[in-house]
Amino acid sequence: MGSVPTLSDVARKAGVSLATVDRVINGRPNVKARTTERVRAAMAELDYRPDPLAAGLARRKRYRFVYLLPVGTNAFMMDLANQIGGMSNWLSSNRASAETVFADVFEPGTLARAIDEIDRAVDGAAIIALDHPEVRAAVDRLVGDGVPVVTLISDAPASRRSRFIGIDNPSAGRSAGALMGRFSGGRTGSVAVLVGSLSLRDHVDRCFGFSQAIEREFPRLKILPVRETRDDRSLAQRETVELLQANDDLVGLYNAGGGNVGVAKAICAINGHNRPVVIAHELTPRSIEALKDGSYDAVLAQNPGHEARSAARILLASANGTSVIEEQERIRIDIFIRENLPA
Amino acid sequence: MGSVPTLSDVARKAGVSLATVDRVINGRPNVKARTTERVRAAMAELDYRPDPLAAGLARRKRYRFVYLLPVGTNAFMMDLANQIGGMSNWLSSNRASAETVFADVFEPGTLARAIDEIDRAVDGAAIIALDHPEVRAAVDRLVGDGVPVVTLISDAPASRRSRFIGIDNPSAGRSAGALMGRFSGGRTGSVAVLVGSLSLRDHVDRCFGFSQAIEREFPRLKILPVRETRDDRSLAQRETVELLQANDDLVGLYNAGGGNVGVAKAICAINGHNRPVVIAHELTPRSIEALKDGSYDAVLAQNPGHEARSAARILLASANGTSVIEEQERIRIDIFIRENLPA
DNA sequence: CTGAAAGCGCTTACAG
DNA sequence: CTGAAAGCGCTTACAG
Repeated sequence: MGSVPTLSDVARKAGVSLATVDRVINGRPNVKARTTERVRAAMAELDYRPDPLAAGLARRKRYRFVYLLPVGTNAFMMDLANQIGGMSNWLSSNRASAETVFADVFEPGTLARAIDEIDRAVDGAAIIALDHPEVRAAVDRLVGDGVPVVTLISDAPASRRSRFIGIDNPSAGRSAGALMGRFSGGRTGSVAVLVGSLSLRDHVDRCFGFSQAIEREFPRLKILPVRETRDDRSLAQRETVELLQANDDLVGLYNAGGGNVGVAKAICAINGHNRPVVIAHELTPRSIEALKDGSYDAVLAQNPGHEARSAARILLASANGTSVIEEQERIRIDIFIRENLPA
Repeated sequence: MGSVPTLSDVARKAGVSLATVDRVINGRPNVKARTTERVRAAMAELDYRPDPLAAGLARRKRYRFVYLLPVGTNAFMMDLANQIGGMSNWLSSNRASAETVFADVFEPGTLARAIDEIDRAVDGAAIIALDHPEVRAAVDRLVGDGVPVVTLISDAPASRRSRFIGIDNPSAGRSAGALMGRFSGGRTGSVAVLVGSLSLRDHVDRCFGFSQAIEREFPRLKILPVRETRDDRSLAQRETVELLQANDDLVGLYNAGGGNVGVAKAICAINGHNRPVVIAHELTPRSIEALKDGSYDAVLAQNPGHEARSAARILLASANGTSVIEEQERIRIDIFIRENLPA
């Protein structure tokens, strides 16, 4: 009738008990094939859909998830950690909770060890990974031990993680290249590229996309050899200053890594008229300020709140057998200029 | 110990029955002040948090929401309607459902009547509104009848709606202006602006922001008188063609309204080298194609899936007394160029 | 003003 | 291989 069919309706229609229907729905063993079929038929006929909220209540299980983040004071990662904290009410009203652990992500061995140390009793893990055999192996061990894993922001593509939650970095690099070309208004000269490390997949992918876009569409721009900053603000500042001094034809600077505090400081120090076009990554207090005061021209970003929540929704869905709205879990490459900064 | 306190724990600690605790939690009448206090104290001491899922189950109530959208074949609105459909599983697993009704939004009287016709038994309404006294009055009547209302995409600011879910249109216009200025690479000339209608707040707000940005930062660009397309593709095409013919110094075109099918067609028809910089709104099949083939340079967008879900979450929260993650409900102004188009 | 009891739609031992 | 019964954490009449 009007009202939604329940387990009891199915049981009655199939002429079996609640427990049996429960067994077939949840794929538990010990049901005769013919019985299974009768139940399936009844479910289909009634268009029965289990109520995940009631199931959660009855299961009296609470789900525990863990997020593995890099140590350090990186503004973006701190933002991410805050966003995870901000979900705690939502999680607990879904009988779940999240714990955050920190590890040195730059060193594969250390990261692998941190992954190995994750409590095998958790119901899911979101890991900021590294594309490295040791890390992949550690992820695979964790998955092998029955813990669903998603990678966050930085992927370990060949591993057994169920998903990667993050942006398409080559596309982000191409976007940076296209903006660089168009913002530099026809000028000819060189363009500098900074990364945290050339052994970080995401940074390298961004470089790759950037070069591709520049070479194909803006041959008037010449890309200088890439420099590494280790995402360190002082190092980033020093590199930027050197770059500015060594290249009087510098038209643009693309910071594909972290260290915006240092980069912005170096840019701010020079005369407004000679400033290169600067494009960087992630919305942080310093990069926002740089967009506002004109030292940065554009910032490419991924939304850490979205990523944190997406990981939680996906892990929760895999824990309690609910489903996910695919469209909602696609992480976009956000482009920010001064004018569309969030209020 | 470890486990989360429940209603029974509170009842036991306060020395009252479950029903009484329920009364104070949900603010129902008929509880002696002293009893209320005892219960409050017990809740505080145990750090009790009600379980909304269990409450939902016990309440045996299903929530009904209605979305009021404009009639017509507008690609963006169709996308929005699809996104609403795509939430049905999520809604039903939250004991809720959404129904979509269509009305002529361009005509205030008709829209007001459609609002008046909304079933007063629904638990919430999301309305694509219009900033007009008649519409405001109709929204206020609906709210007065006890139906929570959010406005979607287009606001009725002075009304009693609880929120507006959409973008900051003046900022979107400013963003368009900034991109227009930077993408036009120093050229001097005129810039055309198209809107659906000058009596639509969002379109006008975009124009306003656009003019502001151009006049302040790119005085080399002269803005032509705004033209109306009624968001109609043939009209939009005709206006674009005329604009191109009448202004041989045309540097850019900003379409702040709909009708991208017509605009893109007109742009495609002209020689690549003489093309103006074109910036438009919303990701639709045609605008995506135009970005890919180079006839459009940038598209500003709001994410209809995000907006549909945000409305649902907010209405659901107000219906069942749960809370919302504010950060998640902020609708961003997306900037798309060819390179960061979603896959 | 307060409480005992039934029930929401499931799952979980346990008995057979 | 199957079912009866208790229980998850709440709310809702109903009785007092």
